[in-house]
Amino acid sequence: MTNVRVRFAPSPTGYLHIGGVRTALFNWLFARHHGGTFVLRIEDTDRARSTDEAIEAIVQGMRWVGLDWDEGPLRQTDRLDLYREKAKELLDQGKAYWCVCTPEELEVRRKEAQAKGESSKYDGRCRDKGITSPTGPAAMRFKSPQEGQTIVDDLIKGKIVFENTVLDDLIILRSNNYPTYNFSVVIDDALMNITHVIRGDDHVNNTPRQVPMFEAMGYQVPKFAHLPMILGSDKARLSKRHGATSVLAYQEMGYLPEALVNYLVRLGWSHGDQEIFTIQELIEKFSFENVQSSAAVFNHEKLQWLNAEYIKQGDPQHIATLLVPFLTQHGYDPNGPVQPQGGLEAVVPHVRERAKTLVEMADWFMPFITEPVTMDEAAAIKFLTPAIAPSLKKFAERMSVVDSLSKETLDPVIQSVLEEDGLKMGKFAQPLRVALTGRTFSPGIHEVMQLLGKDRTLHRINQAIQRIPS
RNA sequence: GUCCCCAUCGUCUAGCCUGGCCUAGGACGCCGGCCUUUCAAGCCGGCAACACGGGUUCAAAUCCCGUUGGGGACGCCA
Repeated sequence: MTNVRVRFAPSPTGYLHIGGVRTALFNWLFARHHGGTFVLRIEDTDRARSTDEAIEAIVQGMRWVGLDWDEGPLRQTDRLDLYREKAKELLDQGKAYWCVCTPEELEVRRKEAQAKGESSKYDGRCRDKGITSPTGPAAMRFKSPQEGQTIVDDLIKGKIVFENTVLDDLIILRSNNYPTYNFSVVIDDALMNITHVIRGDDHVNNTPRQVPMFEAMGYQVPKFAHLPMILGSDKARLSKRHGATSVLAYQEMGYLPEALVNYLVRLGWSHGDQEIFTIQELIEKFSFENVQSSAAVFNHEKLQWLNAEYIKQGDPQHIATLLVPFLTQHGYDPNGPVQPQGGLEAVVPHVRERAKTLVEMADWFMPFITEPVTMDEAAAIKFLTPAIAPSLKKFAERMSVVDSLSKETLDPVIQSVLEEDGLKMGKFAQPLRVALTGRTFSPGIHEVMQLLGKDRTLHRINQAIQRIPS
């Protein structure tokens, strides 16, 4: 396939949601796979609901997940003259007409038709009025074919046949002189030479309305691929009540963009039994042949599992960088004096398999990035007892003279204390852990001491001993 | 209501086009065990699905028809 050109065309009426990202992702993958062009187009012809903030949120979301575009962002409101000109051409050619029915009248007729169980489509009463220059408010409608069939050969769903009798004379120009979606989308897809329209399932019914417009204006009709919907756990279309649907919310919840992308691509696409893909693999393997035609339920547990996998396998330095914003929320100062030995990336390998998100990981970092340690009182009462105090003290004294905190040098010290005091590792490790981290759970005790460094280790043990009632 | 789409474990899916290799495979989650200085991770094992009814065929998860169920669209929104 040569000169593949695709586009992602969101309307800026809110944040970029999960479904939108998946649509963008499939477009992007298809473009990259074929060495084609990916266009970002902002469909903002509804000036009442479109906002600049939403455009910014879309751009930010796209950047976060790493979907870069080759052209755009193009705004339809920058091209209004073009749509008006094309509408005029259709009018002049007798392929469109002025309609003076008011929105209120149309609303009433729709309701009546529905009540009678009839189709609620426009009855075409202005079609043959031949209005050339309306004096009051008027909208322009496209004359849809009323005979025959419109056949869409969808790349995912196969052949879909629509009887043209169900087609409506769509409004293409509103009475405020702004084009409607179904018109501007056709003009843009045609003039931007879009070869493949890849969009959500919810647009299948728009396709037979758009195809005749391409034909009426003599444009080549692009190929279509309609992606299955993403559903919530109750099988209803994914929406806010199912939890977070904004991409940026996933960033805040501590997900890695590559994990989200991997999860989203597997929602409707597969390559045998493989679950984890690099971006390069996705670009190589992506094809509509393997796209599911049925809807998929969004599953947070699996996303979380994938995120954990990416955290476990990722480059520690990369993860440490992504983690910084989460740590600063807890008072961490990247340039401050309280740092783990070896830097943040030294901690990552020891906490990564304990955290499913960066939010969780930040919590595991707490003992290493705060001073003094935050003590869990219940843990202190249970483990920092008068009985264990002498052993902790003995351990502190002996480890204060070792010259490294490696497992090899620390082990004999611990063993000597255990043997002399008749303790098992389990009885000694927990009090030590609580003394060092303020918690009953942490990475391995050796690692904790290494990350803390000798001075902080000794200080914390001594602080713990001091708070033990004698 | 009208039109369109869809239908394999709870969920994501492989298999379906090109019927036999399917006593239906993998993954998430769940349950049990192992490992163990905590918490995890890891390893091993288990539970769990072809929506239903008719055809076609020697043979159907796979092909055809119907039923049921689910989803989407019916705006001077996109």
